Amino acid sequence: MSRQHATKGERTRARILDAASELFALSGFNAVSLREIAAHAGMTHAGLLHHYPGKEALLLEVLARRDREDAAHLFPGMLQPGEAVPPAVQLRRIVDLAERNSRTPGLVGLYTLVAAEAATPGHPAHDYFVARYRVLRREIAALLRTVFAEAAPPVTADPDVVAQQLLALMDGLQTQWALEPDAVPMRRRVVDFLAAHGLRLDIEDGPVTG
Amino acid sequence: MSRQHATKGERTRARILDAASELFALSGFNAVSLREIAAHAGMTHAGLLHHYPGKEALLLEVLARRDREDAAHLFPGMLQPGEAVPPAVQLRRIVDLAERNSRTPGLVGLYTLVAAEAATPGHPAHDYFVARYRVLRREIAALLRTVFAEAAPPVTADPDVVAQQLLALMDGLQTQWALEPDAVPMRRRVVDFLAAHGLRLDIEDGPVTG
DNA sequence: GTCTATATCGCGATAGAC
DNA sequence: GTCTATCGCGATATAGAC
Repeated sequence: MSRQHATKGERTRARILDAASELFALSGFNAVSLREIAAHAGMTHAGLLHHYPGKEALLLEVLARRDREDAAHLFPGMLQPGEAVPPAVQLRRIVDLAERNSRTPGLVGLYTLVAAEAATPGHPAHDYFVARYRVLRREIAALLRTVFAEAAPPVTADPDVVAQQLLALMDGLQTQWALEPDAVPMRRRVVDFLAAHGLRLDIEDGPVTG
Repeated sequence: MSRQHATKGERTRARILDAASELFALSGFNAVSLREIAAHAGMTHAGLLHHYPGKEALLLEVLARRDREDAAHLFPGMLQPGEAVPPAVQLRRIVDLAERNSRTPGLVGLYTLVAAEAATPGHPAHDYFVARYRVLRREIAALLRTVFAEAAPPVTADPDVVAQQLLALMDGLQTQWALEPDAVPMRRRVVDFLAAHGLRLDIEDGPVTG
């Protein structure tokens, strides 16, 4: 039952995941075939499907890995409890995330795309996205609760409500931005939204004030 | 150059569109094949593709038709200039639209799904969605401008900004709602958003007040 | 047992005959 | 305007190699 090092299968899966991640980011989901990915990983498409049950499941793994990296960046407290990051800094990191996603063109919109696809209960990514939004809502709500309380004057809005709205706003803005980048100043709109709730988040690197 | 009645081709296209609309709404986009739709319309899938260049273009037509019906419902002033609808009523209709969409399960999320897919410039639905969001932003902004001015006290927020945020919020909420309906009181969150901008929209059928 | 390849299926899409 | 034939695709099942 115990294993001392990565098995050959784990190394193969990592190789597949690297190839898929690279090709998806380069050309998008639909434009890349399993046969291309398999070739990049040195096998046939059927061999690839032995490790991952399907193309969408493979995309799911690519997104999950990126999600893990984002989470480590956004909520370092979850992974490194010893090091305290001011909530105001975390909030700005979340706002910055919208633009960070925009810098990887091939992967832009893949999240909202697959999230929309995953609406049907049978979809391979369904459970993952349900859990993802639950975690994000909870984490952002907890963060907002602290920021609201620390603001001067304190913000009276419900952190849970604002967290859900903030998530929806960022997703929806990304959809419009992907269609017509010039028409959607994403970061600006998110800052405007927080400002409407009495929270002033300075545009540059200044502190968050009430 | 003139035509007195619907051609055979137009009748065939209408038949195809009816079949596609019914099957997409019933089972979603991916679960339905062109061969099924063609069979329902009394032809082979190649025959269907003579009238519509591809499956996504067919979906696009289905969505566009629904869009036209929604527009006639939301902005009747555009089609019937003689009849004046109070902006407050139009605003509530927009808020109601989020729930109206939720009552056709098969078509839920298809808009946000295809909108996300249409991000790439080459996508058959790209131009359509760019135009769609432009129109919606402009119409909702014009509507908000009036409602803001009529509210007591008048709302000072920028109608263009709030219109873009409102659209994004409704799209994003629909994504979360499709994944976990119980976790997302869509209408409530939209009302909360407008309330944050000083606009009180009564939950029931009362008037909009400032 | 762990892994990969061959064979087959229905799919969306295209080309060309009628 | 509709068909038949054909292509590469994602997906599945099954057999075979290490």
